[in-house]
Formats: sequence, structure tokens, C-alpha cells
Amino acid sequence: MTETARTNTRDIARAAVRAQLAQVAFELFHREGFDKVTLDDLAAAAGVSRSTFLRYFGTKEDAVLAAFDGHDRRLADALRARPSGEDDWTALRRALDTVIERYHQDPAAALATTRLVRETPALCARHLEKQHGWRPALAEALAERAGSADSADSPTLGQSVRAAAALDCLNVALDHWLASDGRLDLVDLLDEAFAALAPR
Amino acid sequence: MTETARTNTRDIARAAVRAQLAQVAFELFHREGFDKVTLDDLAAAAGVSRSTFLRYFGTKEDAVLAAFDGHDRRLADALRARPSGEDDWTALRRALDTVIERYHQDPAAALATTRLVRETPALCARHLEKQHGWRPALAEALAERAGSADSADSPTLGQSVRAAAALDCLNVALDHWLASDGRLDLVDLLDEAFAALAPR
DNA sequence: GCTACCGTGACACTCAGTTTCACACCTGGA
DNA sequence: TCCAGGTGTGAAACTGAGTGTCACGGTAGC
Repeated sequence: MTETARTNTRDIARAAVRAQLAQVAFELFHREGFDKVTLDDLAAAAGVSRSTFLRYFGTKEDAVLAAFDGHDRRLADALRARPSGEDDWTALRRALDTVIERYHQDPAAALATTRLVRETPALCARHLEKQHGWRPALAEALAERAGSADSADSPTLGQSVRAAAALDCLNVALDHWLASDGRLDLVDLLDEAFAALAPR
Repeated sequence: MTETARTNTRDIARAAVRAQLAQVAFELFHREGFDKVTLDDLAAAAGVSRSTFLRYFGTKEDAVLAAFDGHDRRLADALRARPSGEDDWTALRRALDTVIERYHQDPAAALATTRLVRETPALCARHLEKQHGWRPALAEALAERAGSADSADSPTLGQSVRAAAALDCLNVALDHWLASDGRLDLVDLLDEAFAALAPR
């Protein structure tokens, strides 16, 4: 108990520092451009050593992309929470509401982050890679929903494809949202993207 | 005329050297593992200097991923060659036959390359990035096909989504093909993937 | 044969990321 | 009070990727 409590306080402190570092890093990237900023710059701006910065974020990119941490878990959980009768495509669409929510909470910040990521090749690539890693978790969640009798539920090809396609819908919707400077409604765009690919 | 001819011979020579370097690099990566091989190793094995190697391939990854160069052009051309009445999804499926063909020509090599790419995070990420770059070209080809009256044909959201989804189908099909050690039929897998997401 | 060009190699440089070590601090127990 | 172990931090050396510069050597055109 004391141990978990102590661990928790430590973790909370760590998370706070991490958030602070991410904030400083984002401002610097936003102002100077991602590529112009070196790890030394980041460390200096944040008032820590290069070593410490790299302990909090394994790479320069992570300082930005940490904002997307846990999306896979949240999405998978949201999927599992959908009614079992619902078809995959609708479930995926609804699960994405969980993600979209964050864009509505602070549209300006979301827009800035999205723009930075899209305009920086290195960040865009890493983000793609990260997002690609979400697919298995989503597909598995779909498999769990479907698997009523058999417990051995490794995702089918179809489930993997639908999971991937849903993420594409998110990305394309975000692209258009970004192109409109946030003026278009993200929910509408996402609905349109999903409609363009409604299975069956 | 002489100039273009001279340029051509030069380009052909360059392409040959490039292919040779790629071959040597692949064998080394395959044998030692992508991460274990340094640029110096590659240069030494190929009998050129590090500088020269980097002139042919901008990055270590490119030495492998050059195998996928031009896929976007070929796909877009294949799309434009499809009958104008055909729906996007069918056209995309048929266009992918162009890519699949290469896997049938030399399945062993294709399998080895695909496995190397999938098993190496750095390669997988770069490949994803590269493939992501194909989407605009595909979407634009779809837009051209559709755009009968209006010449201003920037892709719609739906066209972008379908282009992206088609590439996902390819990737998922390849994943399953790889998991089966090439025993499953790639065409069947791709058909199944496309069927899991048939629009409309 | 002279000249302009182009591919190559050598080298120096920047920067990301890894690893190692030492120091400071805090906490719990004798 | 002092001591032992764990933990976060900083300093520094190191590896390796990628960039830029320059000088050499061959080849083609005049």
C-alpha cells in the first residue's frame, strides 16, 4: 500500500515533468521549426540536461507524439464497450468519437499540433508508424466482440482491414479539417469519410 | 538528340550500378540484419566509398525500399487505364494487379524482401511513409476518372479514403501472405480484403 | 591537346541516440 | 544518528547516419 502510494506519487511527478517538457518542446518546435531545434536546445530551454530529456522521451519526435499516447488503448476499450450486435464499421465510427472529443476540448491546440505533425516529414512518418501500431489492438477488439463461442480470437483479415480503414478515415478527415483551418466540422468530415467506405 | 542519347546511356549505367548496390545491400541486410550493417560495411561490400553509396541511396533504408520506386506512378496509370464506367473500388482492385504481378514473377525474392521490411522497424516505418505518399497520386487518378465536365479535379474526401483503404488491403493481404510463408494465394487474400470493405 | 564536366573518394562536421559512470538526494532501518 | 539501497540527474565518451566541401581523374566536345 505504502509502496503503491509512493510509486504513484513518483509516477505523478514524472508525468508532470514529462508534460512540462513536452510543452516547452512544442513551443520551441512551433517557433523555430522541428528540424532547427536540437536536443541541446530542448534541454537548455527546459532547464534540464540532454540526458534527462532523452530519458523522458526516447526521441525528439516522441516529445510531440506523446500527445497521442494511449489512443490505442482508449480506442480498443471504446470498441469493446459497443453493443455486441453492432456491426464493425459503426462500432469503429463510434469508438473514434473518443478521439475526436479531444479535438473539441481544445481545437486551437489540436490544430497547432496536427499542423506541426503534418508539416514535418519526420513527425508525420513517426506518427504514421505509431498509428500503424494501433491496428492490431483495434482488430483484436473487433475479434473479441465477434468471438462469441470460440475463445481463440485472432483477428480475421476483414477485421484488420476495417480497423486500418477506420484510421485512414480519421487521417483523411483530419487532413481536410486542417486544410480548412479548423473551420469545417470534424464530425461531419469523419462521417463523410466513413460513408465513403461503408462495408457490405 | 546526341545529348538525350548520351544522357540515356549514363542513366542506364547509373541504374545498373544502383541495382547492383541494392543487391549487395539486400544480401548483407538479409545475412546480418539491417541494424547490424553500417554504411561503411555496405560501401566496403559493394566496393565503393561511403559517399558514393549515399549518392545512390539517400538513406540506408532506401537501398531496400528502392524496390518499390515507381509503384505510385504505375498504380495511377493503371487506374487511369480502367474503363470510365467502373466504380472506384473495382478500379483500385484491378490496378493493384499491376503490383501483385511482381510478387508472382519472383515469389521467393518478394517474400524475402517483404519479410525483411516487416521485421525491421526502421524499414517498416519508412515503407509506410513512402506508401503514404502514394495516396495523393491514386486519389488524383480517381478524381481524373470521375471528373468528366469540371477540369478542376482535386480529389474528394471519399476518393482519398478509398485510395488509402485500397493500400491497406494490400498491406493486410501481404501480412497474411507473409504469415503463411507465401503458401496462401495473394490474389485470394487481396480479394478477401477488398470484399471486407466493398463500398456502397 | 585543351577544356569543361561529371562521377568518385576523402575528409570534416553536425546531430541523434546509447552507454557508462559519478554524484546527490531521499527513505527506511539499525 | 548514521548507514545502505534505490532513484533521478548530469557529464562525457562513443557510434553511426547524413551533409557539405574539395580535390582528383577520366571522358567528351572544341
